[in-house]
Amino acid sequence: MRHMESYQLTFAQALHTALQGKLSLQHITNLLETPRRKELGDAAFPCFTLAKELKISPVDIAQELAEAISHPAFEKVEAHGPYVNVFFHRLSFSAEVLSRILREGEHYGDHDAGNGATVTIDLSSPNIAKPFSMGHLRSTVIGASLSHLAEKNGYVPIRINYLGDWGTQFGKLITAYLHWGDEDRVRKQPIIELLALYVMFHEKAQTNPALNDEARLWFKKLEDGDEQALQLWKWFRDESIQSFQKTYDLLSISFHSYNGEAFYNDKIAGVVNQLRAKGLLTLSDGAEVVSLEEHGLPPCLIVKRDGASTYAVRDLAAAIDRYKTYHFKKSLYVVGPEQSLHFQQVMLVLEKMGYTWAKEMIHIPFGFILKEGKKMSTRKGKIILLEEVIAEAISLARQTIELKNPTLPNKEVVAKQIGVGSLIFHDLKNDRLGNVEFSLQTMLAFEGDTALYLQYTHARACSLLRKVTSAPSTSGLCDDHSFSIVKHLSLFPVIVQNSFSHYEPSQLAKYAIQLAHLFNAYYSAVRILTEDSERDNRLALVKSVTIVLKESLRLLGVQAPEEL
RNA sequence: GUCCCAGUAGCUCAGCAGGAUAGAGCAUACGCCUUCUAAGCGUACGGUCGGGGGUUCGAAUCCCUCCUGGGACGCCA
Repeated sequence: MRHMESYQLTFAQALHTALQGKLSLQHITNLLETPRRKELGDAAFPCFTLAKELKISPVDIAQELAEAISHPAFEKVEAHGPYVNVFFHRLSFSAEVLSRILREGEHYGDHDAGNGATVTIDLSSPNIAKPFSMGHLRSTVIGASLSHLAEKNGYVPIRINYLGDWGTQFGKLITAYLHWGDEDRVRKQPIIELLALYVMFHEKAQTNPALNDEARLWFKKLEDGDEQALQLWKWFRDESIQSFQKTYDLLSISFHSYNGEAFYNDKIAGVVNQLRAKGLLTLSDGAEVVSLEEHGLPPCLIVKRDGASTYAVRDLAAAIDRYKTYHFKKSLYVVGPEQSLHFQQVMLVLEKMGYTWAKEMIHIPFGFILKEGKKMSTRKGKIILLEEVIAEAISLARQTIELKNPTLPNKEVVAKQIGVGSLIFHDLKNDRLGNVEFSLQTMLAFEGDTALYLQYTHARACSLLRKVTSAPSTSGLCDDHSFSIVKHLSLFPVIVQNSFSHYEPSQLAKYAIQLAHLFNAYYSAVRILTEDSERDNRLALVKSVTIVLKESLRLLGVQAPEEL
């Protein structure tokens, strides 16, 4: 990992000179690492590769290099076995880092890699007439964080909520409603009632397969513009969107577009015609498909046997439309891993159609939320409602506030920030692809690696700053605790870049946890407000920590109250 | 059957473009508030890095193979 770049570079150059061109500067830079333990130094150069080339013991090489290097930026250069370790000049390094953070404020870590190019992000994308489940939370929260990170890296993010508002599921829902539905009950509790109908359909279809045919028929009618079908569809859709909006408000997430599958309905025929004109369609079992045999993949189903469209065509139409509308540089799809094959197929079909930008489409899958080790399934009604979990989280946060700080102003606002933040952070702190076992207990925990830990640390630091009026000073600090924090703060810009380039908000989450941990250790070891000559330098450190912590949380989609 | 993802401490997970003694949190035990928010800090306990091969100075990390869990594999999305 490349840390503390300017100092690393200085070190690399010094090595380059000392080695008299035996290794290129680039090669040296790539070899540099950070010692496992800080007592060993701030940067290290392992001599193994050099030893191999020169056929000299790496220990001897390290010894020789350490003696040859000396630079005002380094306090000490020493050989430690086969490594050359350097210690940065703490005072100047910390002065440099802290003054930069104070100068740049929330813009510290901004990066212009994107150069103003557009990135579309397909996120959340719940299915209409189904409740907003825990699974949708992952897409929403990961997508929102990637959107913030994209912006921080100089891109212009476009958040698209590709609503699942079309498809055979509506045939099923209409069928179920006409058989067993009750208008008043649906009006009273739309989401719950519609889900019940959906579940009932699947139960009854087990013993009565004719229902499936009926559902297909209703969807076909919907596509053909049947009035009754359309009316029901619109009703179901409106009710659902209203319900989703409440959740988005709680999560503070907004979208640039809600164009869902239905929006592309009238563009499907054009895509099918285009495929046909290019000779890409072949008939198979009465359905029309695009063969992907040359890629070793199963064919992509385009038109069903009954003439109805498939979700693949809708994704094709949507991708084409998005490119026309936004001219994206990248197009991200934050969608579950079960659709990996589907996206591979869609991208390859687009390429076969001649759209070179299909290469810029990136599927960003994530692990499942499991219940007792199994994927949760809507069809069996095994579902946990996000709204209930959020309400539970906020209520727990409220209780904790009453316990810890009953005189806090804005208790209700803060309870919301803590409760919602803890859910978001729980979802983002682990590797995207890892599965998450659903557990209210861990999800709503307020100890350890949680949003609250970060929020608490931030509030604590803010509290210190509130108590003084003098301006922070940045002539530097050199004790162990301070310097560990400074080094960590200096990594932030790199973390911002890596989190986005790997599409992995968890890297940032881990970074923030570590920062909070270092700060809390410092807090308990050093009396920050003691009035001595160093106080204003300590305050500069505290201020810098609040800036980076708050910005980290913002990029994750979590709020950082100044007091709690 | 084929393909994809995962397997690291009792539990949840970091680490994985190979590098120095494998790290956190939870749980357990014990310390630390007359002083800046104890929602915190510290110490202890805890490991055949799923098994087995291989590549090399060096493997949790790369390659092969097997085992286990999950997912996908045309008319759901």
